[in-house]
Amino acid sequence: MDHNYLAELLFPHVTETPADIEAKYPARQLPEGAKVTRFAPSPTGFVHFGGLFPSTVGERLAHQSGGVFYLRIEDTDAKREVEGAAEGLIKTLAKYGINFDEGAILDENGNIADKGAYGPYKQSQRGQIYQTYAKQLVCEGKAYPCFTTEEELDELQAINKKEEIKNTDWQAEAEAKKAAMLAGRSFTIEEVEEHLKQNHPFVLRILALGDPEKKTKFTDLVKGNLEVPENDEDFVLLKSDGIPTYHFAHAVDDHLMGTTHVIRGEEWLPSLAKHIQLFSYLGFRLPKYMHIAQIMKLDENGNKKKLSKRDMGANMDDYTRMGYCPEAVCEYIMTLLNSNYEEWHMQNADKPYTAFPFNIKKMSVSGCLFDFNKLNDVSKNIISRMTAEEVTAKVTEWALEFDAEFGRELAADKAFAEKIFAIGRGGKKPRKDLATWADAKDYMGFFYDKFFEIKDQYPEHFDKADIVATLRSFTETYDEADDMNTWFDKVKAIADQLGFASDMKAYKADPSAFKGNVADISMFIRVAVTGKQNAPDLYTVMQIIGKEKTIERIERMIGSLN
RNA sequence: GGCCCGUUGGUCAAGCGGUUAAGACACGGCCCUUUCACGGCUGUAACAUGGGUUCGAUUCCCGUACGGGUCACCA
Repeated sequence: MDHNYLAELLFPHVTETPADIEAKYPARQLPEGAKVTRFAPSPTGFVHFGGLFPSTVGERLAHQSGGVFYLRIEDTDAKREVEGAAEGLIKTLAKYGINFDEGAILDENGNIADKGAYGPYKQSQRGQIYQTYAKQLVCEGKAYPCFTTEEELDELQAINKKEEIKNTDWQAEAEAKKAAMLAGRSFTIEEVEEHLKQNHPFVLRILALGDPEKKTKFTDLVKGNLEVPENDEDFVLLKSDGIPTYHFAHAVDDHLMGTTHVIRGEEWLPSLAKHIQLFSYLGFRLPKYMHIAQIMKLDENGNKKKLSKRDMGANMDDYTRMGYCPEAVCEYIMTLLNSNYEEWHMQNADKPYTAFPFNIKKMSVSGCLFDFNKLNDVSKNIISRMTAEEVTAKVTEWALEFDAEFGRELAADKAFAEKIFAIGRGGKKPRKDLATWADAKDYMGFFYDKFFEIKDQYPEHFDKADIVATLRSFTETYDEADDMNTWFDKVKAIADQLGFASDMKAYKADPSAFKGNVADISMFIRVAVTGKQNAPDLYTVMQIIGKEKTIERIERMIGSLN
């Protein structure tokens, strides 16, 4: 078989050689140790948590080493492509601090444009390049056309690959399929010419002569030493539309674009054999690989499962909707990514996570469960360190989008909201009430009449008469000008009057001597003013709400109790 | 089913042949405290399993179990 002749038949329009292309993609001039990484999503939907995860690694590694982080759009599957997905991807990623130095970017009109000398960065625009290398492989007898159609192969293997594969028939079917796949290996030039003459579509397959019994040692930067069997699968390089598969595009692009570290999920591990073979066929130097562990969730049987698109917490837009700030998500990701992050963070509380020396060696090898408790904790800490102005602005912004009624109230009087959010904020031990912006309404909504409700939530064992008496006395003596101690002394006085202990020690010494204690008296008032048994410091709350409204609320409560 | 990867408390995880097996989150208790939140102290709780190797295995090797991934003209 004359491979050169075959190559001409298959790719008559390809006139360049790989060498011509290589000339256009010179080696990058970067300092020693600089890493070139990339995020290479296919534009099929929203950004997935499982996508943000590796892209964070890529971003950190590149920017920490003075390297380049670029975005390549892997739009090789027209069937699955979603309109506008790439644009959305870029915007969402930017929110989470994932910014690209190079690659597909958004121009001032919001369209995808190329930036950098190693483009085009959309694979759909790189057809000629792939075909040039494909032609080369055919010339070298390392790839061949296959005229067996997808439908024919599907028929041979009736069982859908998505379904569970258990029965033995599967093996027989798989073998039949393999034979059909390999049919093209033995085609003569005449047969190929005949198919071509009849305009039969073909895919280009790699000629894989590996022996899977033979394993080669491979070192993954995350997984460590692995055993990779040789590849014997004649996988597809170019689909019938001339567009490459992931495998081929990966080899060609990452080689030309000078990627030093390929970061991807561990679901790619089984394909590694293909890539090693392909890089070798192409004469490319293998990049370093990092196969990172997957984020899992617990299914209904208590088993771990890969976090899938449908799950809560998969879509990054979910976090926006739930009111998580991107910083919290980023930090949470860091805690999952690098086990020593938390330790570092405790000692460097004032520094952003980007200052953390990210270390590949500290990456987890096994998959981990998504933990909202942990995320909330991280988030509470971050929010507790923000200023009242910042919190007000962010809560308002969030609410305007997802809880318009609440948002309008907040926006109507910014200074008022800031006073509220300033409670317990700024000191060494700030309050940590908020994990999400959505928590704000529950925490401080009662400040607004719109979200405040007079509700008798008093524990039943208290005498209503005592409650009413407390509220009456309070309204009679309340003076907004009092300082906190004077204010509390008055509350204590009410306690004494009604037979409640004003001194907690006395109460603890002999609870039976009192109807209750000053904490209960405070609670009587608190429920009237805030509608809740638990609220931030009552004195401060009253100062913010103002005397008029405070008294009005208490009087309404008295009315409702009678 | 073949192949690949993994397995330390409920969760995330330190650990790299000899440790009272860290820490964080969650949970319980106590303290502080007029409630809540914060903070401090404290408690419950773990090396999947069977064989080796070794004076000694959570750490190294092999098997088993369990879990995950993958087996497309999807990435």
